[in-house]
Amino acid sequence: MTDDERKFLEAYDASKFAGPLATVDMAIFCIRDDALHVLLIKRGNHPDKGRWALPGGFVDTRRDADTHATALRKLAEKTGIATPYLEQVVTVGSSNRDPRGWALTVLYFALIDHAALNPDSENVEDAEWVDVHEALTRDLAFDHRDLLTRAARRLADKARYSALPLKLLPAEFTLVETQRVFEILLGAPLEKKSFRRRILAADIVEETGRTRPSARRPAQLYRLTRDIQEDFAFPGLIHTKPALL
Amino acid sequence: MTDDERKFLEAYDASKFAGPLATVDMAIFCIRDDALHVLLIKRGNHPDKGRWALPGGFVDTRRDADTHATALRKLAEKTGIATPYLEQVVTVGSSNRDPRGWALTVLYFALIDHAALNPDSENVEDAEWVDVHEALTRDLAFDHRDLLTRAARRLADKARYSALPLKLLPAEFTLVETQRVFEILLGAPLEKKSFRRRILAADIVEETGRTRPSARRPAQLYRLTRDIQEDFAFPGLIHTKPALL
DNA sequence: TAAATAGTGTCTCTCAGACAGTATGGG
DNA sequence: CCCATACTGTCTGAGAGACACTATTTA
Repeated sequence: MTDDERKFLEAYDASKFAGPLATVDMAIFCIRDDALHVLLIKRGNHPDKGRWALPGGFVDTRRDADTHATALRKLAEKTGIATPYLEQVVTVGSSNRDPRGWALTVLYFALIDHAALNPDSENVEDAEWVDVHEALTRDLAFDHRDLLTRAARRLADKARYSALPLKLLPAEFTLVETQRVFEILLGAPLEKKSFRRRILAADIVEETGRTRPSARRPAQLYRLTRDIQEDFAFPGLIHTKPALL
Repeated sequence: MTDDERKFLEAYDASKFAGPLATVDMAIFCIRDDALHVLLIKRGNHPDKGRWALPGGFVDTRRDADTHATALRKLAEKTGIATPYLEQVVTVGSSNRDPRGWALTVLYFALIDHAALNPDSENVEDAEWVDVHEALTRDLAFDHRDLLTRAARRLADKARYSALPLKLLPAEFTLVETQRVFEILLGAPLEKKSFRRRILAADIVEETGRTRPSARRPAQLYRLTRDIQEDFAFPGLIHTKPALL
């Protein structure tokens, strides 16, 4: 850094510029009662007080090293879960989406295993797990209906060409359960043989050799062969029409 | 809106909260000399004065209705092009990417037809079209090397499963040119017959019945059957392994 | 009619879809 | 031994890859 640049930075006062409000919002998804659910929070403050909203809040430039940290902080506050799958969906910033002023929000979605939740957190009055289809019929705060639509569509798209939905399952899962998660996200039944052929060929799951107690023939339990992180490159688990070569 | 809420908003002063700096950066791509190029700007101001950077700037909450408008404004300033293909890539915000403070940038990429550029704009000293591979070897300002990597990867990914690269071509184009664009983006040769079968089956291009003058057999010219916008759902133009069903 | 590029015919092999069939547990 | 659910065998049809072949232009 040159002296010239050092002088410039000393004289620079970022607070002189009226930038937008910066927030992070989250669509936290889990599978529950054979359907995709999302966590909604009842707003306790103005604006839109009393309406249901996606969890979120302002970026805290003192506490959060980056937006990912903001998202993890919010997620831990609401669910107690520290290491979910977290993926940035989109950023929406405009002058009219928040009455407080020009507001910019970075939207994330998180995938969690419903069983990993603390059961105590179920009976909180201002938080509710809601079926995504029902949530989209509610009069959500701000533009959260749009945000939820985008997050849900992203997840459904990824079910088409990646193995990401595995992150909605517990550490050990059966292939029948896995297929069901994909069917829920895709909204269509899948062919059992094809599904199994592909997920096994993809080499992303392995048998544990264990089963869960069952009244019928118990299904083999599987686990991931490696962890799934954002930008992982698993082959998809459903057949998509080949691309335009 | 309730009286209660109105009172809250009147008392609200957004400038009291020290939010992050909010900027928009752009990777503007075109095909040139048989390679993917990106527009770089030499920074005239601190910080990182004199280093090459992606075009971009602060969100102007008075002029820009939303971040898309900021991106279009920047694009028009640098290229004079008003209606490119524009797509949001990612948002990066952290405390250490800009010495002026906690800075959040929304990254877009734009695809333009090189021939649509005003030739005058070629000889500007502080702007340069650079081969993307070369650009990534330069010591770019801030974290723009990371940003450019992400934008270029997104474009390459989309070449795999969408018809988006057609937006790098002029209004009329040949199938051989189209195939070449895909090959540049994918970094691998494609099978001519398969490519043609797929692009024609996709029903996204149609013959114009015209040709360009040529020293050899002239190629048929095609045009898009409909415009490509963000979130369009064209089938891809290359063969991808089917997803995990 | 030669050269060069545009564009096609057609074989093969892979694999998704379909679905009937077998396996394995508890009652 | 019956039932329900887990899991497999196998046929078929679609279509991607490969590549040799034909077509069309100028010189």
